[in-house]
Amino acid sequence: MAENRAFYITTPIYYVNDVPHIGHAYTTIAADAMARYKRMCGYDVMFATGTDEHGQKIQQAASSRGLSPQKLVDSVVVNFKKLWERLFITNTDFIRTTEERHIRVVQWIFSRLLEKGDIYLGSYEGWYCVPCETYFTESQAAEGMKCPDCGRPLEKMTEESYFFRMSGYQEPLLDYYEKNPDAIMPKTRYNEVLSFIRSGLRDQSISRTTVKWGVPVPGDEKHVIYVWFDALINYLTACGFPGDDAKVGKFWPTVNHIMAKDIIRFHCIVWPAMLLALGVNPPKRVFSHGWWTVEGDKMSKSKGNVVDPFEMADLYGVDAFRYFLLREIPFGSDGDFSEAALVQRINSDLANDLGNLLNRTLQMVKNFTEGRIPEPGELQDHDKSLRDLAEKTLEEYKEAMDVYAFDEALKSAWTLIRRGNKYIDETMPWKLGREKNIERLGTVLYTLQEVLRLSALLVAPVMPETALRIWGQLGIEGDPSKRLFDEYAWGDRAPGTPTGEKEVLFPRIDLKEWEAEKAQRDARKGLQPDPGEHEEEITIDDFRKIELRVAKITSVEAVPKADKLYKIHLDLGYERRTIVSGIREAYTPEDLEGMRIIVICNLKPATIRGVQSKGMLLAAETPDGEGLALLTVDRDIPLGARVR
RNA sequence: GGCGGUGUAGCUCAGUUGGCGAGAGCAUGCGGUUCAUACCCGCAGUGUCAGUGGUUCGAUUCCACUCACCGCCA
Repeated sequence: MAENRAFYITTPIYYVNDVPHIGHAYTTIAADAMARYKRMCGYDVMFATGTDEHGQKIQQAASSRGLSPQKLVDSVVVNFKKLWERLFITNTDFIRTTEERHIRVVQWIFSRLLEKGDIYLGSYEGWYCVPCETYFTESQAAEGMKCPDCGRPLEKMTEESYFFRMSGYQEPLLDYYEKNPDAIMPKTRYNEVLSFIRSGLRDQSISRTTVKWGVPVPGDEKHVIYVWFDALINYLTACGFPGDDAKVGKFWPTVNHIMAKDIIRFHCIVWPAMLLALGVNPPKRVFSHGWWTVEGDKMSKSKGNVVDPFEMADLYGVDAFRYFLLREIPFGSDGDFSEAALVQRINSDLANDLGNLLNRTLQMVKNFTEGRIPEPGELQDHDKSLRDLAEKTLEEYKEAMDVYAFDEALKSAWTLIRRGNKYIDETMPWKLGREKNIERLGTVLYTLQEVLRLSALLVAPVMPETALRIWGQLGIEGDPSKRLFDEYAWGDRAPGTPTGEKEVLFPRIDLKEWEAEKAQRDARKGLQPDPGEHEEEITIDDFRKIELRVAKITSVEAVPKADKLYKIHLDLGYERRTIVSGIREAYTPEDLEGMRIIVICNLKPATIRGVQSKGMLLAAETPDGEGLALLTVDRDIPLGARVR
């Protein structure tokens, strides 16, 4: 049986009610790296991405800006297209759900399933928030059946709706997944999906009468097809379904859907059930990757910590950004995006290891062999072991890439690159050059050149521009991204060819300068610079040792001969005591008297200016010491109440 | 509550079907080298392999329980 050398990969179509952020970039970069890898393995690759442009949120966003929905989506979609261009994304299609070709397919499928009885008209009953125009489930609702968004009471509503008979596909789906345990990756997501299916599937409401912006139900135009039903179908639309049987036959059986873990249910249950209903085979593979936090925090618009991929590309370069995302964490796990970690990777992996290997090799070719690829002599053990490692690396790399283990693939490439650096130290070509040991020198430099030639290929799916630059500097014609891994054979490089122009691949980033530059950038964004002074982590038990209580200031007097100090008398309810505190510049005695503050009661007493201070009050202070504010309690509570 | 997962060096993590003195990268310390982007190479480390009990000649790896954290349950 001839192997199907086709490969179809998709990203979700992104909802345009959002500017593109690192999450979109991650999914698309991963899909792109895979698409490029498969091309280099000889596959005919179809790679589709696009935008999801229907639905209520778009309708609302448009009306709030006084635009038609179409105008709005036309303007927003540009952001995505530009980003993909910027990030070297090689998608072969970009599909928009508002396109005629898509609407036609959605309606065709709807009619088809309606005829077949897999779609029926029923009524949807649920808890509805009228102002938000949204249904919520009982578990989503806030306490007292209130809207989780706006807090207003939900109403039980009944609405006519078309339903997809998903309940009928519970067994077929289970059967499919049991026979294809690799259809959902990683494994943990597979487990979740199966347990969900086993718990029972309900029919899905797939139309709305309250929404206008969407694909009309054919023959019943007061209904609009629910945005998810519409959106999922894009994968078939892009594949030429129905009608283009050749394309569907070639590509559909190979489809790989890539997405973040929050939408697996649609991709692993609703979508495959729709396909089964249509008589089309479910996706060959759904791979759900994790989420990125940013500097340890969940990314959110309100926190203002959303990472802008354009900015990262401008600051650090597209290839470095792509490399970081795919190298830093296993595809499928969550990870943390921090610029410091990115800089670390750039300096150690890209500049020191890869860039420097290329640089020192080319410099020696220039110094010792007149800038031409030398003739290799007989291989010695060192050379052979490096050649063997190169061949092994290619195999390991492919095994990892085949299962989306981008991080593993890159790790194995770097094992080779590091070994290359070590090889230089072992063979000491500069010494060979001085000794005029031309044959040995030729072998060594040729071997290094071969390692770099292969490294460029390995790196090409993830860092296409870098791969091209490496080849250019080595003096090799063409683009590694357009080559096949199978074509690579050790020793194929013709001796005598001149190397290209030498330039630093990845400049090292000076950490001091970078920190200063980052602080400035953060300041411009309205974020304050990190104040520093961070203490080492403590346990809750450490904290419990600190006895904090509420106290009332009964009277205040200045400490003689001390400009900053007050002697403060406190009432803790169960005890009265005196403390000395340096807050005189910020508060008058009148401000303080009667105030309820927070005091550390079990601090070892100290004598300050002859006054014994039993405890310490708590105040917030700016780094420069200019601003000061006392901690207090926001409502009445008995004196002596413990703070924890 | 039900199901699933994770807990290994300062940090991020690898550890096939149980077995030679438990690993990698980064960070740290010391030494070497100079072709190179103050780079590279070598050496040194530290780990109660979450805890308890069990199976076994022997468990980080299998089983049970406990603790902590995480995910899914329209």
